[in-house]
Amino acid sequence: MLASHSFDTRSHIQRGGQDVRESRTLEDRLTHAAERRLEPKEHVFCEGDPRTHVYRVESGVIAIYKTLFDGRRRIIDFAYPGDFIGLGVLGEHIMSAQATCSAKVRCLSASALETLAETDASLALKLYKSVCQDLVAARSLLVTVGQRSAVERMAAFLLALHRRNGEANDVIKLAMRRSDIADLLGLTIETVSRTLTKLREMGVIEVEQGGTTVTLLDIARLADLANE
Amino acid sequence: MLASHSFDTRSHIQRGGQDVRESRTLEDRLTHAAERRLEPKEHVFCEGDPRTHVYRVESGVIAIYKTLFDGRRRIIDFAYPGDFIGLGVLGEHIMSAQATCSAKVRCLSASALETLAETDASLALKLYKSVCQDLVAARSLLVTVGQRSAVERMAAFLLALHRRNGEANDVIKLAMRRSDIADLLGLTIETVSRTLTKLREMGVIEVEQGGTTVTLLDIARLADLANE
DNA sequence: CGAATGATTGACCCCCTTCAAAAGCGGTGG
DNA sequence: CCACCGCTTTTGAAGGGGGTCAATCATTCG
Repeated sequence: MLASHSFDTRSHIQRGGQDVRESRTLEDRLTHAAERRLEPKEHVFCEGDPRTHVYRVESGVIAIYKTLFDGRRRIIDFAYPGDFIGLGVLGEHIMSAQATCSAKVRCLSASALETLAETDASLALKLYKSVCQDLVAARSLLVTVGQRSAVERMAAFLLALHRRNGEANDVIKLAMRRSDIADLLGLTIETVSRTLTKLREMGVIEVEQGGTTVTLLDIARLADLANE
Repeated sequence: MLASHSFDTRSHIQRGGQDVRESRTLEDRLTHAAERRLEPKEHVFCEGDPRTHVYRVESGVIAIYKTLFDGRRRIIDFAYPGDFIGLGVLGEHIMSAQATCSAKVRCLSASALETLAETDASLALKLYKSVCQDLVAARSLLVTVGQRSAVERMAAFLLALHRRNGEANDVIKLAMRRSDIADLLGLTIETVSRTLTKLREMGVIEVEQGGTTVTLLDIARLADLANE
């Protein structure tokens, strides 16, 4: 996964005593929380918006990004079902969140969650660990886009998606456009396209269905190309 | 700042009741913690090492980095005095930490800290917020190194250092080598050097003392060049 | 002083960007 | 049904920014 790690609410519930009551509260909030449907390119929130809510992705993919002054868009992360977005310490969002395809999120009051965390060490630790996962993802992406070639970046990206899929399925459904991948990897649309073509010609992947589905044919070779 | 945000231990102590006792415990641990001196290029810990300790930087600069298979080094962050390093959820360090210059750190048992956090919501929240700051820094660096030119990266880097200095002082002491800056920004030593020269020729900065001290002459212009 | 390490500068080249055009793909309406 | 349109992807050609290699200079230290 490239994005926020989900809270493991189930294992929490399995424990005893006070713990259960508090995690139920979180779980209740989630199941009763308002669900919001998003069209492709619709925003969950924008940078500068007051950080009133935290969201859990239910379906689809949400791109977390920042806009530069010259209009370029820098995608920081993709959030997948189960991931939380909008966590932070500031009163305003410093990133925008936008659906790359049809998606659903559940909305949770940020202040309520944080008030709860002030007395519930267990919840606070969950928040801590969730953000730690985000940090790992962000740093891992930093490694990927730092000083690496287009092939290395693309290979690393595909492998990250594969790992996210549980590594069971070698068929990857890209729920995003080339421009989203380009803005994540710090490349242009054209280079993304060319690199996919190159990987295809090398026999490492197969691209189908109008470029939205990628099949990994040689994962070992891909890992080698990713150089990590 | 580019690195881990320090815990605000003082404001913690000012509060009442149980809170104080627990924060004293943290503060006590810090003041009584073993101090370790580091030579330039000496490691605090390496990727793969068991994560036995968390460290607070007392003086100097610590580079947090990851090594790629081909030997290239990707610096993820610089940690400055007051910053904590080694926080995380895994049993092993996934990054290395290396002094860029003479430095001092205080060592704190990771397990003790985390045991404390399990019952102390206030401490857990501090951990959460500290990592949130790290996340902001990592994402901000991602924005910087994503698809931006050498001048933009260098300008953004200098401005980040300036912000860290409290913006009062326009003279920046680079406590690191060109190679460290290069590995942070995803550039080569030569490009870092050339870019500094270019900025100097543009009259935006002045470089002194064998390239270790940089004076910002035109911050507005620099911010313009950073494009953020 | 000489050796070692780091910084600067130059020349050349390659990979990626930029600009441009064509081709798929999907939807809508005559 | 197919023509038409918008959006996305693919592919091509040309140019530039930064990497690579290499030489020179600066600083520190034995």
